[in-house]
Amino acid sequence: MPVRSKEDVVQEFRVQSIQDAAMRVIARRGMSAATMQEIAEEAGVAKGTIYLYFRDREELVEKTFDGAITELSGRIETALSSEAPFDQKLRAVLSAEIGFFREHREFFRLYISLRRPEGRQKRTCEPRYRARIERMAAVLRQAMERGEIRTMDPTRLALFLIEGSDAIVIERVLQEEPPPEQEDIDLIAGVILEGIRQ
Amino acid sequence: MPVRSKEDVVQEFRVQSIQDAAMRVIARRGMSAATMQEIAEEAGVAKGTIYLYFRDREELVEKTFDGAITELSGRIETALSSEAPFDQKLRAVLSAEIGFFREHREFFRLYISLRRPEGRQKRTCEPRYRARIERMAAVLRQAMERGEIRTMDPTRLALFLIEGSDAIVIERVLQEEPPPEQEDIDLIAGVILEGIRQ
Amino acid sequence: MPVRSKEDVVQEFRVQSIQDAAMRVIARRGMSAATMQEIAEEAGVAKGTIYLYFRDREELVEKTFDGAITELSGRIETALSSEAPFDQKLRAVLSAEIGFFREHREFFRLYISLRRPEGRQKRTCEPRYRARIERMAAVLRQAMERGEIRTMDPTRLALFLIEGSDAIVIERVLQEEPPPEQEDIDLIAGVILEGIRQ
Amino acid sequence: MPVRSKEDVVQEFRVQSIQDAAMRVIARRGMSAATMQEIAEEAGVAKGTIYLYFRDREELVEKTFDGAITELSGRIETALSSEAPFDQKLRAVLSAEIGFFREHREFFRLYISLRRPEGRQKRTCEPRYRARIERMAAVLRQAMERGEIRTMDPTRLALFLIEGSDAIVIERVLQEEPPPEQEDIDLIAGVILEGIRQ
DNA sequence: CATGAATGAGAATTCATTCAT
DNA sequence: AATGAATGAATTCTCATTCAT
Repeated sequence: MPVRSKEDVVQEFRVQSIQDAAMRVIARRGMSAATMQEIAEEAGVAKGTIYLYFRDREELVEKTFDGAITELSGRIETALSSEAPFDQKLRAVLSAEIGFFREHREFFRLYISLRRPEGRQKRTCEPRYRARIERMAAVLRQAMERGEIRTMDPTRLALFLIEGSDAIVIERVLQEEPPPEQEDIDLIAGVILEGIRQ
Repeated sequence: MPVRSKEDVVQEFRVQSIQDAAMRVIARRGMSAATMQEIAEEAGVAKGTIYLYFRDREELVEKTFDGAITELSGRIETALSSEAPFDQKLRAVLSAEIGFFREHREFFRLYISLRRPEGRQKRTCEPRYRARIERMAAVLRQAMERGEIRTMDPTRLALFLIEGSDAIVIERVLQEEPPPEQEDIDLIAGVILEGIRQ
Repeated sequence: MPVRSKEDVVQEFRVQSIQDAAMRVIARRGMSAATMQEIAEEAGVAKGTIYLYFRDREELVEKTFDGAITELSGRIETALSSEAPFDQKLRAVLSAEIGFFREHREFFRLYISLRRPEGRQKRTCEPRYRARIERMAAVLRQAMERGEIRTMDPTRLALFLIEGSDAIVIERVLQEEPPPEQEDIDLIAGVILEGIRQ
Repeated sequence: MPVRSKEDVVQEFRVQSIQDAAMRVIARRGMSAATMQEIAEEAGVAKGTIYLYFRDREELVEKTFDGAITELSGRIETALSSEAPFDQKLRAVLSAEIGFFREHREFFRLYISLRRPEGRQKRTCEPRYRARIERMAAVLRQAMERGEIRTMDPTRLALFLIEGSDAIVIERVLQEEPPPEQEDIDLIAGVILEGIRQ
């Protein structure tokens, strides 16, 4: 039975609400225009309070990103964990991604910002991005070995697939009324699996 | 016939060298860490001089981006202008893109930064990005009408195709020794045209 | 007979332990880098608790200083209270100072810091310092009147004597292995009483 | 012939006036309460301007101190350079010190502040202080070797002499109408050379 | 009484922009 | 036209002080 004192709960709540605020502000303003002041206001706390929970701006951004991408990774992992054939896995992953970004609309901008480091940020969040690519590459390699798909450079293919589908997922975030999720999933899966040639 | 005085030539030269400098500095430092001071030094002019040719930092960045993407668009347009079948056009476009980024390695970072506005930038450079998507969508639509490829949402497909292939092109920029261009072109064209199913 | 309730005792204990903590922290960090947080931790109480016993940081520092210098004054007073001739009194005072700083190594830094007010401190602790000078001046004046020493400005002489000997006392605090106390006492007393001329 | 462009002169003038301002503000407020804002105002420049000439606050303070103590050292060196007997040298040094602090009344506080590091300051200015002690110790050692003064620990004696006389010099700075300089010089020299015993 | 999380005024520093030369 | 020193608004971060629990 986990022992969580009231303090821990409050602590966790604060951390979470500050990270949520950071996510929204970064989404609004972009990475480098997101000021601690605005994040504090968004979180409904004073500037100084943030520094009780995060060493500095860098740590806040990093942890905010990390928290979100960890959740995304978790969902993708779940989608990949079955023993289903590749095409079903692909659809499951696409569905997980669309679902995640639907629930975390703000994240997409943070995600874009942090793929490559910018300005003040010293530590890049690229490793997490890289890991995502490599995870997909591993899945593709397995499918190749099983003869489910053609043999080609799996990392290149993973890059193409992830970025291509991310673009559509992000586009959905920006659209007022995106088409049904299944439609986009089918489009991507169809293109990848069968190509577009008539 | 337009008369270009010596002043115009000098003007144009200055504008170009400042933009080139901006591109290199942004590539080095990232969008928000690129300072006017460093851009001026890179261009070999004084900080104040930049303001004779550009209203402010924002305009400089925007025009720098515009100049580069105009060239990229031009190359893509050339690749698309033939009456060749779709698969040849696709390969030509991919080749144009790879060539462009090979020659303008610095641009990729500016390109990434500006797809969505960031930080101080108020005006987005998205329209140019959007236009690129729409141009590709138009090509795809035409191919669909001609029965060369299956019918589906051309904008979605364009997004997927451009972002997916951009990711590979950018990866090439980051690699010390990227594989032969033809290899990546074949991979992308193969996936898109035929799919990956065995 | 004054009645000291349990509350008074607790009160006094708290005040004393906070002051002791303040002294140690100031000694470690220096006057302006000594934070209330660190003093509280050193004292083993919460930050807020300090404010139950001291109006603000200023009062804490002042009273801390006052407590210590009161003890120093007491020892010096004891050394001066005899009817011994001046040279014996001088040696007794020097011995008292050296002993005090040996036992309160931390104090020297507070002492140095507060001779003249610094930073946030508005009220100077100079009066206590001044009083010490004047006390020595009175002793010197008496010795002059008794014909034990030459007649000269007693305050100037007191300044010279106290600061000169403080410097040596403080140097002792900083040294890993200071020479025997008697050696330094003899040096100072010898110089003052007989001069250094061969 | 020294080549000093107009720029160099302006540069030097700015540096000097900012250092002078820093000296005055530190004298007024104390080391750690002296803000860059107030120093800038005192110097009649904008906050940012200081950073054109000094990397950061620390460098400003350090250089300000260094400039002043270099001048003090220079005067003392001149006073010590003659081949005069020790008592004349002693008087010359005392005279140099009194003169220096008369002309740089503000400096005394900076001097006091920096003998031992405080708060933000990382690099101590103690070496310069130490050097001054050692210089005096060397003079005293020479006088001992020549048989002009009694043999004793020269560093201890230097400490006692310098701090004792500094105290009087600083007292003079604080006094509205200090006594004639010769009087204080005679007092110190008399005490040191002959002692105070009747 | 004691606590320590929260506050926010204030400090250092950066950098786009201006303007006298 | 070109310069670059000067500016000061804006930003991050610190820490004395308060106050609800």
